[in-house]
Amino acid sequence: MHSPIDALDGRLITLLTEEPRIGVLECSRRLQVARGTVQARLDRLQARGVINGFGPEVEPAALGYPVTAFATLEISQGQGSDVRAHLASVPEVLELHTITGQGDMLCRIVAHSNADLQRVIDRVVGFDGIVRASTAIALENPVRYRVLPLVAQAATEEAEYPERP
Amino acid sequence: MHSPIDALDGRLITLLTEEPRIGVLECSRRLQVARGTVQARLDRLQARGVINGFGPEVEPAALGYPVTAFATLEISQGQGSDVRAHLASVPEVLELHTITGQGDMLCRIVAHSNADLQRVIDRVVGFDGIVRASTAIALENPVRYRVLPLVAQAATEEAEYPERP
DNA sequence: GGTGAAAGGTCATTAAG
DNA sequence: CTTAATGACCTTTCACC
Repeated sequence: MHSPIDALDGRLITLLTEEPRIGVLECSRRLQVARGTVQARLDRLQARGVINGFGPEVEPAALGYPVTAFATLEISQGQGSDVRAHLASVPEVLELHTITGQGDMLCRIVAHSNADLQRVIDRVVGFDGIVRASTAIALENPVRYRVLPLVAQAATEEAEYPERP
Repeated sequence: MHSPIDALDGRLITLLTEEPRIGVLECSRRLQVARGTVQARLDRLQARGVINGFGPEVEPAALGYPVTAFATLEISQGQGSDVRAHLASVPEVLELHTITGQGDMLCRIVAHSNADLQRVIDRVVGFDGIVRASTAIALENPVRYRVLPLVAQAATEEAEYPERP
């Protein structure tokens, strides 16, 4: 079994990440391959789900939501799906995971300000089934969400799950 | 002061998120406005930083990293910047925040498998300055990262910080 | 490879705050 | 008066067959 992507895929993803506006033809020039190759690779990557799309990357801070926080929620037994639906209905909840450990769910929320965060938290936790919540405010973001290093690593791995002693 | 985006901006972002492949001309048709308007709005949104770009959305799971975890790290005083540099050098660290609370940093990491997660964690915490680490594995992801509801809310807010009692 | 179709830019006019 | 939207025109560039 080989890695899900090869070196060319990796270079292509890197190139598109750094300069999203360029087209297929420009890619083929930069990568020194035929345009058909680039198109085929792109189709394959999208078909395999490696690339989900090219949607606009929206910055919540620029939308007026500069405050980010992570809330760990403890859920009472059997109320999981109701809680999920509730959290999904809150626009300020950007992301929700169920996790192992004493907390049962972890969600990322944003707010207009620290004061406004109280309003959001009240809305988030104001629901039957949420037993306890602890919130941590994000101060700095030294590493913004990125996948390029991961792509580079995946592209140079020969086997899908390389041997590790 | 008005909201950073208006209703047309919101419709444009929503449209581009739902159908990223369509171009400016198609947008202008769907939104029933002139092409120049769409172009001007897009330029403005990018200039203001509301839209950061149109890079490919890469799915780590499809790259062979289906396991996601959140690690809370406790850092010894004064070692913050070294730890940041170290974490930034680990490809599996997708994101890093400094946070309030007993933990000092929160990072999102991915791995090939639960077993492989051990290797990643060892690499993450194997660094002077990291006192303690607690890791929560993400099981399900009921709400994938999304900003559309937030965009819709921002677009309908008249003032940047609407009055809240 | 050739061809129809967009993207991207500029302009004058018009409308609205 | 300032800002924005519109439709027209043009050139370059790309996507598709």
